[in-house]
Amino acid sequence: MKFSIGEFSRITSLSIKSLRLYHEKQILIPFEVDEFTGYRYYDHTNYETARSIRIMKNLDFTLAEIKEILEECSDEADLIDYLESKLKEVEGKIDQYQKVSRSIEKIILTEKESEMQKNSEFEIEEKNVETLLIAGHRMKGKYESIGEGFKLLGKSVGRFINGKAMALYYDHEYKEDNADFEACFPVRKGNDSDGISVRELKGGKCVSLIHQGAYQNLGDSYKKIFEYINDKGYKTSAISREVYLKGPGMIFKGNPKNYLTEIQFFIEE
Amino acid sequence: MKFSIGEFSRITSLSIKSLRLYHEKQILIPFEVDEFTGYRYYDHTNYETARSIRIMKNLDFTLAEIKEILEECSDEADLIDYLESKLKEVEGKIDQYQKVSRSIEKIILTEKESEMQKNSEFEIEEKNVETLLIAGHRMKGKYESIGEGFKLLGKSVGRFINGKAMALYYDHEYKEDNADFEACFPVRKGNDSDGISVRELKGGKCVSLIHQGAYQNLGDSYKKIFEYINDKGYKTSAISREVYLKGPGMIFKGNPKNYLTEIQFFIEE
DNA sequence: ACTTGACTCTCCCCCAAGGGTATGCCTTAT
DNA sequence: ATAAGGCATACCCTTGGGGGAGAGTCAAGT
Repeated sequence: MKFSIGEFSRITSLSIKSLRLYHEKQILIPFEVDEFTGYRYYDHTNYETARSIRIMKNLDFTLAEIKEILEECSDEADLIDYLESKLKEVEGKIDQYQKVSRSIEKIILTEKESEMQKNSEFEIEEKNVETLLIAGHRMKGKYESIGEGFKLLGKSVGRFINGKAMALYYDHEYKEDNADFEACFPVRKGNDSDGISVRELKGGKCVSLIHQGAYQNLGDSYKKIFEYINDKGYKTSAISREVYLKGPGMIFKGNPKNYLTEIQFFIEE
Repeated sequence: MKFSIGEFSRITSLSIKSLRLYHEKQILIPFEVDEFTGYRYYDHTNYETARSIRIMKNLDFTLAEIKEILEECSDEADLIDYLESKLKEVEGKIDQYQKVSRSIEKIILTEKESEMQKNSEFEIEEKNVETLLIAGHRMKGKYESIGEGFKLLGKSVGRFINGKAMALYYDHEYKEDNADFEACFPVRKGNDSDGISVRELKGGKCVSLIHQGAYQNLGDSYKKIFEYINDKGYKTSAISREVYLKGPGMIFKGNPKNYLTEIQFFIEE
């Protein structure tokens, strides 16, 4: 009983192209090759081998591995080492893809949260902010260098981040070069470490305004909020906050016109 | 501030080869290319793009996808659809690899169980067999066609299999062509269905012999066990069993010399 | 015996994302 | 001036085949 390549292809569900490739790679050698025409003919022992190949391909073995296995192993007992190392390999891939999956989920979640905020109207409001557990890195220097603070925090407590990045401003007036501020992330847990303080940040009643647009125009929103506070005759705490609801994204910087930054001044009663 | 390709490669952690490829594919176009020497020079906007590319590569996007995204999206909000479909893709891969992983684990487990049996000496012994829940397919015809019975059972209750394949023989003498037998698998659970009976199979005391070798030599072992039974003057139940401890494997047929088949005759007291 | 249509052969190009190497030009430091 | 090292293009290689060209073969019908 011998089969032409087309018949054998139908029987084994391996494509003709694959069969020719396996022949070329000496993985599955037809029982007979016509000397003159080059036609390949397969028999039942080829069928057994083809079956093994198909199963091993489903187990994610490469052709090189399959070839080696077919040459070295006649029994499944001989195969165990190969199976075990392949298992580790496959588990490694699963791990890796799970990491990717989690990263993507995180980005989607972050973005969807920002979308929500977009629909609110940007008016000054008075609201209550809850007490938060934060990890902070206090810095002196230029405001713009706050990015390094966030990078440091990300490395140290990245896995526990539980909210939007914030800045705390300790100066009462605007300082160009020697500002005193702290980069913060809300966290689920964490410990103090090199330059990083983990602690509770008291909440309370505050005056809040969401600023839409580039950071360099924050001044306009500050002006508005100061006027409001003076109008109402409020006294505010020394420490103000900026919450970066939407800034440059993980992947794109995005359009600064869409950046959203919430300014919070806490009312002392 | 412009960088040569080597400097830019160090800054972005993208290989020079990759940078040239991205240029060729119009994904990352150097800010300036020397007209005469062909030297590529990169600037800070190239840096931003390179950063985005690096991140998206880590998220398992292909270069073609990255190109499209860079052309279509300026903001992460535009990106969500891409992220979601990529997430599905990645989850699909995880699923697939988990199936592979489970298959490999199963094969390893099966094989290791067989290994255990190998060390026992193959002598006739009397032992107790527990009552088993089995799924069986009763057949008439040639013994060799039992494979089809196992195939049928595998399709129907494969997920619940809980032990080695068995055959029950209902004939009291050897029949060549019109044997009456049943292919069985121990199962955890299952329901009767087309041609398949799920039921308890009573255990009890039996005379057991493990036969090592090809199936066509089973006769020798049967002879041995019959002599033993006669010697002892036992009466045995009409139904005998064969338990296929180790037969052709999942991947290889293996060497029939290593096949292990347990013959069981139940003693009526 | 001849034709026809279905098979099969080999050979070459293609995919993704670069790696490796060869050969030749460019820049820069000594 | 010269040598070292950086950069350029061009070609081949990887995995596991898919697609197709052009030519030869097989089996069945006429």
